[in-house]
Amino acid sequence: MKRIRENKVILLIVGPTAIGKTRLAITLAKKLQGEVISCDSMQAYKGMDILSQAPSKDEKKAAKHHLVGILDPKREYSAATFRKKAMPVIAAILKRKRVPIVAGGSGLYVRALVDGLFPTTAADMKFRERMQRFVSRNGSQELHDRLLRIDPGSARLIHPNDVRRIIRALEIYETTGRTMTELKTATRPLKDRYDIKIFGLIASRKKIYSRIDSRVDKMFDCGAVKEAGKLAKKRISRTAETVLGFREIKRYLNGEYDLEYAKDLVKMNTRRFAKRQLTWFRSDGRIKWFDITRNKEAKIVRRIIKEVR
RNA sequence: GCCGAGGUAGCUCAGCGGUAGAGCGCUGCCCUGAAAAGGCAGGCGUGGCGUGUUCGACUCACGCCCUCGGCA
Repeated sequence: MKRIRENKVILLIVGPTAIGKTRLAITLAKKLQGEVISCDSMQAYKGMDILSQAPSKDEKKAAKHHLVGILDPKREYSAATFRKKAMPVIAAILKRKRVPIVAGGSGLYVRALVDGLFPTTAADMKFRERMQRFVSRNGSQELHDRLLRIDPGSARLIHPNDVRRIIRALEIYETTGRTMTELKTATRPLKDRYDIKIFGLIASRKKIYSRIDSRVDKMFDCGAVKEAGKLAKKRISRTAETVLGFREIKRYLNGEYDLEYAKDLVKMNTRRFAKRQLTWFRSDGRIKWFDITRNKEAKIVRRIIKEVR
């Protein structure tokens, strides 16, 4: 059993933002003959390197990176798109007899990759807009009631105020003729094909927050304002515009508040993001955690390599 | 020093003679094609300090301390 999977190991590095996933992934890639696949909804975009904290030129030279800076900001990205792009990349890396190292903090993307997505259609913007209008006229409860009639299983899982998810569930039924509850049973996880090893980096909340604060300061020193200003002039996708820092800086450039305030807002929003990431990853029992303050990087690397071999 | 306003949850502030609320923050949680997004839940805090009035004071009175504005 173990022999068959010997060359089919996939390594994943997860954890909150600013914890050092990129760095660890690169070190592992060097030691294991691996290649890094970014599992990140924002690093995929071009022209957003500073805001998305994408790996630097040097880092990209140190190890081969995939799915970084590959998408025009005007295009939408999604967990499904990521999966579609990542699967062949993983297969190709394995074919080269190298180790795929998936690194990133987008929890849903990790799940989409590891546990799979049920087969369905892509987003239908017109339908979503129509539903949105319905909600502003009749309230979300009304729409939730509609879902309850169509797909009671999903309705029970989705809060009446969670408009996005109600709309998505209705959209799935509208475009496929089948309910989300039905489709979910057709999800095929990746672990059927590969040996998945997930490692998480963690630290005390205080430590994570102070790392975020200094990273945001650095971001601003490195030209985040200029980058955001450039993006603000173009029309960028709904996905890309949610990158942390973009909205806050745009409003600063708009004269709504000063630079210090903008910085504080970015810090606050990044801390909240990290908090949500922690909640997300915490519940995944498959993750093997390493506290970065209790373990030197070399030790973590050694332990991971031992796990993989 | 005088006059005025005020000191209530981390912050900004409501309110009331019967042992306190909101928004934001914060913490916890949920999450299947927008996910760096979206949603849900959680508020005992010496009510600046002291004395008094009262069955009972955060709420009234007096004194003190502190903050802000104006006058000197």
